[in-house]
Amino acid sequence: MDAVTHAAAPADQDRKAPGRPRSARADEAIVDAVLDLLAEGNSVDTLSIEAVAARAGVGKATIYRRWSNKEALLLDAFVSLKGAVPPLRGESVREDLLTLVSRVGQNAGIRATRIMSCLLPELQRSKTMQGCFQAVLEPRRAAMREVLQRGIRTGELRPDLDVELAMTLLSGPLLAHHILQFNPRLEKRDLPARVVDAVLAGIGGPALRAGGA
Amino acid sequence: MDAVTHAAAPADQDRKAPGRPRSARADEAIVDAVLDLLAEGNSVDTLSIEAVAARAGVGKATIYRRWSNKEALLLDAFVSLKGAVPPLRGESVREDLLTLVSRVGQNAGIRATRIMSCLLPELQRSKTMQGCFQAVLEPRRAAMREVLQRGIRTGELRPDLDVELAMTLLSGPLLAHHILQFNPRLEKRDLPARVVDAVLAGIGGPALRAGGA
Amino acid sequence: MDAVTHAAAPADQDRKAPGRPRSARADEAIVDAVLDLLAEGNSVDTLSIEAVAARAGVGKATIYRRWSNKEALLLDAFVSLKGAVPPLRGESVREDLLTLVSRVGQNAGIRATRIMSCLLPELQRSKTMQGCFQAVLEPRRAAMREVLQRGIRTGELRPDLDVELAMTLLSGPLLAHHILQFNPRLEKRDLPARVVDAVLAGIGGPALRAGGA
Amino acid sequence: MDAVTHAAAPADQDRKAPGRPRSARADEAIVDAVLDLLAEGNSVDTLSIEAVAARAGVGKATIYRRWSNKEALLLDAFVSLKGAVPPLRGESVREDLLTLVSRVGQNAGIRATRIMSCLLPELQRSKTMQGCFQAVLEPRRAAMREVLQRGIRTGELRPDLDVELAMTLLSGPLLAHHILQFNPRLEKRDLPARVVDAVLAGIGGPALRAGGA
DNA sequence: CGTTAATCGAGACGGTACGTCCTGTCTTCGG
DNA sequence: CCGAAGACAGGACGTACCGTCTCGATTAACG
Repeated sequence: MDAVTHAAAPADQDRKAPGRPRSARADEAIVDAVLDLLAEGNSVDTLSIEAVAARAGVGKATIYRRWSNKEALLLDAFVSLKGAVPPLRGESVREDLLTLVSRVGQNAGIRATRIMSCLLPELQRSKTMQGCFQAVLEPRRAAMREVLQRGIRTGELRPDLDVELAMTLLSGPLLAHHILQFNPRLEKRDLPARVVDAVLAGIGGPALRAGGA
Repeated sequence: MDAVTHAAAPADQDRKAPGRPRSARADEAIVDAVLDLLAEGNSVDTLSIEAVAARAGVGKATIYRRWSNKEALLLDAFVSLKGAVPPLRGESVREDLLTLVSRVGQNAGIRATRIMSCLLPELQRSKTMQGCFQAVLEPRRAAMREVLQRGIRTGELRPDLDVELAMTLLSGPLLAHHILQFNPRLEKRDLPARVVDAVLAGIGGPALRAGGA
Repeated sequence: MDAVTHAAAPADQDRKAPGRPRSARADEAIVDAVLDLLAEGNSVDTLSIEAVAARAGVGKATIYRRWSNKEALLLDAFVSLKGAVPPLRGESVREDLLTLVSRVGQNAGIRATRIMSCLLPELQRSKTMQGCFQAVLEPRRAAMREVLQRGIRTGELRPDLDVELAMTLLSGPLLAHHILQFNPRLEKRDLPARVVDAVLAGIGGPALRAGGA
Repeated sequence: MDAVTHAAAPADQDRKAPGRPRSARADEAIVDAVLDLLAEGNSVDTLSIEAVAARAGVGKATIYRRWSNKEALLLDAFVSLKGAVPPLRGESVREDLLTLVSRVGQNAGIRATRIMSCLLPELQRSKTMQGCFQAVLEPRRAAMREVLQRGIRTGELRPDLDVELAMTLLSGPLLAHHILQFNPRLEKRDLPARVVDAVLAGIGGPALRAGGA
């Protein structure tokens, strides 16, 4: 899983690599050090590889042997925070969407948010970074897609629904809120539920609804 | 206006400062150099002050005399891209929302998007950065707030509408799309219009609508 | 003089270089730091540029701005130790030779010897290093050459003397002694005088001398 | 012989060591690799143990199992170049001295010279290095000492000769020439013979010789 | 019209971090 | 137990920027 972003995966085959195997403890210690340093308020360019190495009790070369640059390391640190897709009850579409959407932007608390926002500039430029990012998001997007399609079948959602658009409508506001801190006036209480309900019901009033959309 | 973020405003009073006045050409050249370098694919930490100085044909001290650090400079560059709030026809709420929302994430094309995403990491930590960011957004948020309240009065929008939530619902998906490149499968054609219409109408189907929300 | 080995001489012409001029204090501090560290027992590869920079209270870049590598720096440090050619009385050839030869290998004490021996490996490979080395030695070789030629004229030396060979005969043994520590059994008292006298008189005995050479 | 400098001689006793015996091929390959790399223009600190290991087709540990550091390895490489003391005819002192002295500084050609000059900096500081160096030189110094003493007895040399000084007078100039490249103007043809003859006869002229020395 | 003073370009300064390379040790495997 | 292979902690390399500083040269307004 992580190996995708590793500089050189140690063992793609069953073939045992010669020489001393890489230390699993070092892997952990490095990623932990990154997360600690970020949690302590470092930004992506305040965070130095040398500080990571020192904190992890590891030589710099041990880091560079695994990741080719700082971004790859941060990405893996980000990936390590992504928990599993939460299990869905499968009864109410609204309930399942809420389950999925409640985790947006707060999967592992502030850490994931911070690391994610650190990586955003890279997303604009690096195709590989985008690929990794999508690989992380895809499982939970697939889950949401399935819920939405189920909703169309059960009549809980409009039959002409654009599924991909709906996913963006549901996740986008919460991402903007958490990562971009888009609107400081927005009441934070029950935000996921309020977003889901509003997107389901629409914000249009009687005058508009009469005419349809 | 810019002077807020300047290291030392040259003339707070009417009193004319003695000595040679600062060159306006340098100001321009520096900001232009920043924008050029970002447009050429630099990220926020690939972009070095020395490169900016070289590109602008300016000494480093001339930059530091105006901005105290790289972030302040980037922020001003960002601010310089923000155009005026677009004029609204004031007839249809849907039309005005579309006018406002069409510019989200693409105000001055790719440049604003790139610079904005570069600044996001700082937004997580710096209060002053957040303040500046909000100062830039506030005018167009005020405009949108006004449109939404008008919509409530005219019956085009629900009378119980949470205005701040609605703003996030309208802008968030487009921000997520442009800045986070959230969903690559999403059809890009007419996206602002489709977002506005879907948010207005809601995605809930007959089964759900019967029950209300 | 030093400028020969400098990476980029700051002012070859009368034209004043633009920008802040290089600090003469840094020049001194760096060379002094090198000499101190060598005197404290460092060898050429124990001596790190970083240690030199730290000792001199100077950034590494300030060193690399002046010298392109460690050897060039060591060479300049060596050059800085070479004092002036000692003044000669001009009466007795033996006396003048002794004056010249007494300084061989101990010009500025142990420091010059140590630095010189550090540079020897480079002498084997670098033509520029050889050039600099010769440039340092040449003045005192010229002086010795003159003394030897005067000796031939006055009859103090053999009329058929090979001057260059004689210089090597006089200096070589002392160099070998000081730099190569060639013969630990050799009595060190009055060594320069004993060398000069033995070279003047020859070591051949009556049996050999009869036959000439 | 070499074992003196080895990190751990595998079998000082008659006791046969258990396990796989060390490979003699590895010993050779390592020393050869050192000599090759030096011959290719490496200096003592350009030459890395890793390069030696790669060239020799050997693991680094195999080197460190035999030599404790780079200097010990270089010293052994140097020792391996030292041929036997050449046989002496024993008739003419001049002839025997010439035989001994002709090899000075050119025993195995350029390689010994280069390695020797690489080791000189270490000679200044390491007592063990000095010991090893002397151990290599001693046999040929003993031979020369014997020749000189024979010369005193036969009257070919002065009866009051300082033997140790004479050895330095004979070897020093050639060492200085070969290792220090002391005097580029010196005619190289027949240099050993010219040195021996000049040292035997002395460079003093009639005026000086009259007074004696 | 010369003085004054802050500006300009240029670039050196003390530092920090980069990413690479090497040292000497270690840990795995196969012979 | 030796062998190669190669990972390990550590540390120096030479480069690139940081933000500050010092130059000589402009460029106004003030006196």
